[in-house]
Amino acid sequence: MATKGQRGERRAGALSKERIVEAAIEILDAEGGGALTFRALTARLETGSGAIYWHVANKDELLAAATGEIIDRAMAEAVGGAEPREAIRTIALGIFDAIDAHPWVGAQLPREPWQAAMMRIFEGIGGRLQALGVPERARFDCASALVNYILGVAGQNAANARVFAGEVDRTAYLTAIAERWAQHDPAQFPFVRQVAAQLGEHDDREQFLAGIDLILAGIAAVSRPDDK
Amino acid sequence: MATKGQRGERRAGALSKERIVEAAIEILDAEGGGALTFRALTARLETGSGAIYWHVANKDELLAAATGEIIDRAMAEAVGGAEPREAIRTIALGIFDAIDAHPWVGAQLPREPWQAAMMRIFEGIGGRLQALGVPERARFDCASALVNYILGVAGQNAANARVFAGEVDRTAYLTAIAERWAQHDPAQFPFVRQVAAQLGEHDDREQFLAGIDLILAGIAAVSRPDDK
DNA sequence: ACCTGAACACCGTTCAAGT
DNA sequence: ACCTGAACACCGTTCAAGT
Repeated sequence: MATKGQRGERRAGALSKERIVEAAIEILDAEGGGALTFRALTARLETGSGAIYWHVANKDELLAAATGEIIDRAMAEAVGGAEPREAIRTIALGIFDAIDAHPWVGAQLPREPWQAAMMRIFEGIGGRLQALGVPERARFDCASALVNYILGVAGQNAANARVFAGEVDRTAYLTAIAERWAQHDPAQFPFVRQVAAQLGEHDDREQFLAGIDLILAGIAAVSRPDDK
Repeated sequence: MATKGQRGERRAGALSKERIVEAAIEILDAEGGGALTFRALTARLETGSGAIYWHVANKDELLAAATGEIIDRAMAEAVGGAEPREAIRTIALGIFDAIDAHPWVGAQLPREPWQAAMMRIFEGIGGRLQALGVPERARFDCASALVNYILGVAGQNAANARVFAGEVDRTAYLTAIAERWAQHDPAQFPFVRQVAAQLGEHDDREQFLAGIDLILAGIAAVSRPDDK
């Protein structure tokens, strides 16, 4: 939440890691992943680069902190003591939406194997698998499958945002994708061409959730004790 | 000098996109993702930077071409007219092994949504789903789930290679991971701590395949007509 | 057509110096 | 302790000039 004590005074406030991370998130959100430089940061915070390095070790740590902040918020909203299967879907959707709102997170998340952000997701999902009744031996594999799937979608979404940075319109975006797909040789890419026709009625979020459900169905099939 | 007509002469041969890509792959393999610079390339190829720009538009295109080359090789080895389920596993494993051998590909692949490399994987998997008997409506979602999972693992493996660049030993590598996991607060991360104990008997490749099988099981459950 | 390599604009990071 | 900002080493890319 907000800083304790005096609030509101932003300009005169002392520099802190939180203020730096907050400024970094603002820059990343407004201008995209490539726009975060120490020069842009010093301009926005009205300091020198050395001041930032006093609070933050380097750019990687700054990026990790910014990513952690976004994921933390998303996970906090997805707490709900709901039924475990639904809880997993909620967590996954929360992360999807967070990355949709902050595409640069999608590029950063896969780069943080054991950073706090990744572990929070892993923990959140793994805990629900336990509640779901997945046998202990299979839990690691199942959590890993779900997390890796989420990370893959995250990376793709970030790449899409990078490529189609201009298009704000959703249909224009889908049209652009369909055009790219149509560019491929039909003889060599029959499936791609065939699927391109379905792009009109396609919804990224729904497809993401369909993938989660697919994996959950697989988990259910595998962890059913009467199975084989 | 007098090697004009000779085909196989490599050193004296003229510059070409293929030779540049080949040199880029050698640098990336030998020194990692961060080591590919135009200066390193010019040194290895004994030219000026302008010569490289004559054959290649920019660094992104070079990286995409290098990634495409590795994926093409992996896909070519995974052709086999086997049973579709087995073919999908073979393709997935082929990509896993390619990324294991060239970790920088794992970082690059998620950045190429509609580049040739990505589409080849998507096509290869989608085609087998058709052969598997997955109904047309579900095929897009199923292919997307498998591909996104593969991309997620790719990104994680690349990140691991970056973080543990020093450790060659497999047990040292696993020990290092277990240490990272143990650093987290046990009260806040019970699942992570619990799973850390399983890390000793853990095999990345097997876990990757377990995830593929999980998704395939989900696909089977969803596309069974008598279901529901 | 193809290649050379100096030059440009920009970057992350450091550090002596200030308060 | 915290901040300043010039300086350093390095980067991708361009381009006038060569062959």
